[in-house]
Amino acid sequence: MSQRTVISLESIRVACKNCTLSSLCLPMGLAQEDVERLDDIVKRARPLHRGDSLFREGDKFRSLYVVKTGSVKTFAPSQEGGEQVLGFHLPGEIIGLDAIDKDVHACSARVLETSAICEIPFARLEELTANIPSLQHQMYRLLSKEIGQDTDMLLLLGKKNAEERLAAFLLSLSQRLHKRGLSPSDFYLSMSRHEIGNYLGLAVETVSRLFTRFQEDGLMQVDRKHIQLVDLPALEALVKGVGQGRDKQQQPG
Amino acid sequence: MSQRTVISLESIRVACKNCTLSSLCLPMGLAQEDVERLDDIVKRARPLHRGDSLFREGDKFRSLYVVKTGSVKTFAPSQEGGEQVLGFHLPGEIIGLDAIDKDVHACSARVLETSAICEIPFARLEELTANIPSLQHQMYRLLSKEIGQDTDMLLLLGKKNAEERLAAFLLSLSQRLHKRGLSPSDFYLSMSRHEIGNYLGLAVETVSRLFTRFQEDGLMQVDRKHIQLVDLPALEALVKGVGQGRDKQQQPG
DNA sequence: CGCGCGATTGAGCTATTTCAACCCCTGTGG
DNA sequence: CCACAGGGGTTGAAATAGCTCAATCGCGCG
Repeated sequence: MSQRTVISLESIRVACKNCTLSSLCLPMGLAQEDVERLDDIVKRARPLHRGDSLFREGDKFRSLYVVKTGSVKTFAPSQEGGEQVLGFHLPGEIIGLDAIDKDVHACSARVLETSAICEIPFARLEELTANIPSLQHQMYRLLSKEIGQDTDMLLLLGKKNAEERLAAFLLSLSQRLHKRGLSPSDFYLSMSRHEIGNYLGLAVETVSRLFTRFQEDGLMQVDRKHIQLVDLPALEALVKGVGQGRDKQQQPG
Repeated sequence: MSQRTVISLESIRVACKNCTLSSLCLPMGLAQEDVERLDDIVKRARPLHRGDSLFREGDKFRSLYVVKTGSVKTFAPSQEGGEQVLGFHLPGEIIGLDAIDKDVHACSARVLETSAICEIPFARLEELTANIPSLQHQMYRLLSKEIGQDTDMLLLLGKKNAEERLAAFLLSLSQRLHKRGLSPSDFYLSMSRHEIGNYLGLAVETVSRLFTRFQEDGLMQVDRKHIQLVDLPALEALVKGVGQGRDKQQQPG
């Protein structure tokens, strides 16, 4: 038993090395030596289970987290017990960047399924980046990328209808899984319809109806949490706004 | 004439120094010497006019921009000539952080009224931050803050109704202007109703009707672009969701 | 002084929400 | 091994917030 545990931890450790690499050092530029320095500060992860918290709103900010396997949702309280789901985080993705500013977490992170998560103490990472210019650059890129993604989401919530939102959501999952070497067209949702709706600014019922409709239209197969995207191109067409968006505004000047 | 020009530029230069200071070095931590080094790389600004572009979508990323006076909107094309307004940027605010990742601007920035804008070549800033840990930290905070703001916006678009959105928008302007020493309750809008609606994910007509209603309800005075917020507390109550939001979801675990 | 665009206002229209009932897994305990 | 409870999911019907269309207004500018 303890033997098994050790092996298991080590395998996580190794995998963790990989995920740190791909998240933080995407386009290379790091010397082997630096990669190891970076890796040294990454804490090995225990497996976490559905419902476990990475951190809660109000917690002091100490670390960034990288999803190795599994998935995590982040959410912030809105009013009166309600919550806004801010994101779903898949393997290779990083969590906690929004807390650097105030040094306090403004949202909570909860594990959606059994997951392995790496922890990166931010203070140590910061020291490291001060000494490795290319790593500093990666950090800037990482933060900037997060802004870009939020921007995409703003566009989604501001301009797209229910159909387009769900299609965009499915495609986003598809692409992100694909990037990690998983099937882009056959996967299991780790989040509930309710959480999807919350994330997309839609009622649960709307999400449910759309799943049904998409299936009827031959775009996908749905069996509970099991999703198969049958017609990727059609979904893409949906998102691009073949059902055109509002606002044809053109600005002078 | 050339005499006047020199004076004018110099005054901008000085003001620019201030705005750089307050944006990048908010909670101090920079030695006087470092502040000067930072200031040395900031390019002095020519006054820009309504309709002028700071950059356009697709442009190579070179610099960040800080609004000294005036205002700027950023926007991205959505589909078919439509655009999504991503933000309005007031004095002291920084523009362009989202472009670091891809080294290309994903959105355009256009000046809404005669404005003075400082330019900070990012490459030079990056060098500087590598040598000044506290400045590096400020940069991280700056980027992180931007993420936090986007998150707030997601919450707004995902969970709030028209009334709450407009109230939140007005209060945001109010607070940001106040932070710069301007009146929090009496100001001029530099953007059109159309742009406000676009930004908030509402139709122009809805914005217009809400302005009228808010005025009828004694929350504010509206005269074209001239806004006077009469009852700040009431507006705050509106945003907080006295008109409660949807979604009472509580998660197990 | 007239043109034109931004803003306002009115009146239906519709996408989406809300409310409500029901179904179907899943897991639990007898 | 089966009955039952409970939560998530689906489906239908009614309600509605906000959009669209359309007309009018009025300021600002040439």
